[in-house]
Amino acid sequence: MTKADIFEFFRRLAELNPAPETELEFGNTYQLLVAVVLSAQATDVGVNKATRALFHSVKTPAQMVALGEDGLKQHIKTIGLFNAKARNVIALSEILVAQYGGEVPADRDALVELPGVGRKTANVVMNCAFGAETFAVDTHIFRVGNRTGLAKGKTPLAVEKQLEKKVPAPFRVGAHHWLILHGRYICKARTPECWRCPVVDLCRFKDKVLEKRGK
DNA sequence: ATCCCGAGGG
DNA sequence: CCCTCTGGAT
Repeated sequence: MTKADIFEFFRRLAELNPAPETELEFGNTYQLLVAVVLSAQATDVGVNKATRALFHSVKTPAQMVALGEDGLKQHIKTIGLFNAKARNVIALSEILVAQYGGEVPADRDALVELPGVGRKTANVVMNCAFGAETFAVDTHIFRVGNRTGLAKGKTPLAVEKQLEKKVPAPFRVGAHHWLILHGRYICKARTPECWRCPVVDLCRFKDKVLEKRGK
């Protein structure tokens, strides 16, 4: 995509959704962090279903530690990978209590040190909680970036670096959400709905995708 | 490279 | 059935 196409790409997505937010439900930054950890390889809908009751009683890392690993498992049993996630959430909560006064650090390097938190999760928290210009390259953004030609790369990190270079300044904070929503609802993995895509004319894989659907 | 692991959709 | 869903740790 040309520089002008990229600007137009985000201009349109921004116009359709002026104030994009994560679809994960949370009441504070700590709950956001937990929700994002739970969302790995899971849908937001599924995570929200589990956290609704959990976050009613657990609002701080100290309360999570008090709940305990087995107690947490009862809440998140319906989410994939729940054993590893329960262990990580308890462990990271213990660290927040012991080392950060129960607060979530506004620092990516510190976040990545927490168990269960990788670069992608840290980037989501930095963006959603602290308004940082970070790009959390998940399955959606990786696919949309490569498919459209906006940000091509063989690894999520490579795509992230491309986005940092190519996303125009006015869209850097919102780009993460716009790309996620676009990937989730229109540029879907299996059946991209190009016929109702607002940026189809800017996409280099349009013909390929439409042809594939015809088969 | 492989394992963790459940719900919903096509 | 098989694929996908805002991955991370080993």
